[in-house]
Amino acid sequence: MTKVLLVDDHAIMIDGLKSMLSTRTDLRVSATASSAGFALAYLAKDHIDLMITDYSMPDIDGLELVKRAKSQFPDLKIIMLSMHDEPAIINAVMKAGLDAYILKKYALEELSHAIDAIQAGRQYWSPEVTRVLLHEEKSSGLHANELTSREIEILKLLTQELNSRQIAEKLFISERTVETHRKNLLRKTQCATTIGLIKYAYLHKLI
Amino acid sequence: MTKVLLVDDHAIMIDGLKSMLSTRTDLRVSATASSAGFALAYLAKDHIDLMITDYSMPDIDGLELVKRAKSQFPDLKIIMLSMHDEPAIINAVMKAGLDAYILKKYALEELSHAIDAIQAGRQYWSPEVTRVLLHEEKSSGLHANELTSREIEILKLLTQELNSRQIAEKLFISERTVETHRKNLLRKTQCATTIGLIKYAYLHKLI
DNA sequence: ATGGATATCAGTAGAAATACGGATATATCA
DNA sequence: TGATATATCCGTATTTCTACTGATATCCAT
Repeated sequence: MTKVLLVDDHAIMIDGLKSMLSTRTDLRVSATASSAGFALAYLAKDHIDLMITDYSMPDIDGLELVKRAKSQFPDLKIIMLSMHDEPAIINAVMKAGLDAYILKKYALEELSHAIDAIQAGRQYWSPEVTRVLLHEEKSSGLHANELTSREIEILKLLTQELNSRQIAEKLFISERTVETHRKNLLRKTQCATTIGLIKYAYLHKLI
Repeated sequence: MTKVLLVDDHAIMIDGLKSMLSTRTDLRVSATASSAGFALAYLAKDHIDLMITDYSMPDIDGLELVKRAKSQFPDLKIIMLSMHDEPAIINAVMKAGLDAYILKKYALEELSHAIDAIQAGRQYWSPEVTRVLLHEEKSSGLHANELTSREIEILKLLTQELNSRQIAEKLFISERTVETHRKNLLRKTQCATTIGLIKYAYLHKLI
């Protein structure tokens, strides 16, 4: 029996997921959490096999949640539901060790397939997601250099009006390192100033 | 019997809403639509009393949908579910004649109350929404002063990644003047850095 | 006509960002 | 193994932005 933790700050989504999963006899929803923090707390006190989580969360975002959860519980399987079809986001969470990424608009059709795949020890990538990623690789002739997950992390903190010193403190790294990341962000996105980075973040739905 | 149209591009949300509304005997879900366009098309061919719609849509956003729907069908009641708690957005849809605005995270608790209110001929504003709006009105005492057209002009040039010197050259004014305008922009929008100004510009659709 | 907002300009100082130049360690991949 | 990418760090210099202090002139409304 697969023990499942549902994570979403919208109770109605939790409800929808619950009723959807109730048709399966091979798993049981052990708990639900309305934030990434609550999810991590629950994982620490009870064994969970599969976490199904939203990307957008009130406290920390899905990328950070996957990173923390996977580092603490390497055997935990994670399925992410998200409304973002941006390659930058999908790439970042993929690299963080996510097992399945499903666009919310296809959740109803694909979630069960994803669970089947994961229970069989495989990853699941929805057609739409792979299409997006393939398309990205094609069009990546222009901006061949994808942003790394660390760079995306820095960029997100920048959009929160933090300066380099504050970001350095937050991430426990040197201010110099933050400056290097910023320099590389400017180079990769071909932006002249931080302002351009913020626009890039909006364009790629990192905000 | 209230005839309801559900609009959301995420099938699982539609599912959740349906199962939630199934407990009520005073209404019936007549149809569902996965985009604003489909919703408007359906409204034209069948009488609907109440539309429950998401704000974020693939084609046009919730604001535009409310405007069009209300202008074509003035008697139609509309409840909006949204993840955005931005005063600018809430204010805009309110002015467009929306009957209820509910944050998705509280949809489960509040949707039924909203329906009750609307069937009783009233509007429904959730506590969270009114809190946001009140806060906005309070803080709008501070920046009761809208941005001047000159300031907006400067802000737009800022979003184009121009620095103060370049803006000064472009407008044939002193760099000092540009800096004064920037200072006033920061003060009026209560932003700490230029990054905040860019976000302000996005929020207020100056970009 | 006095106060307030607007738009213009200035000096000085310091904080922050950017531009250069590097470096090291690790991991992945051909 | 060698090349590449990533993530980390450092010094120096310059540019840009922000903070603080002013100023003048116009316009508008009470």
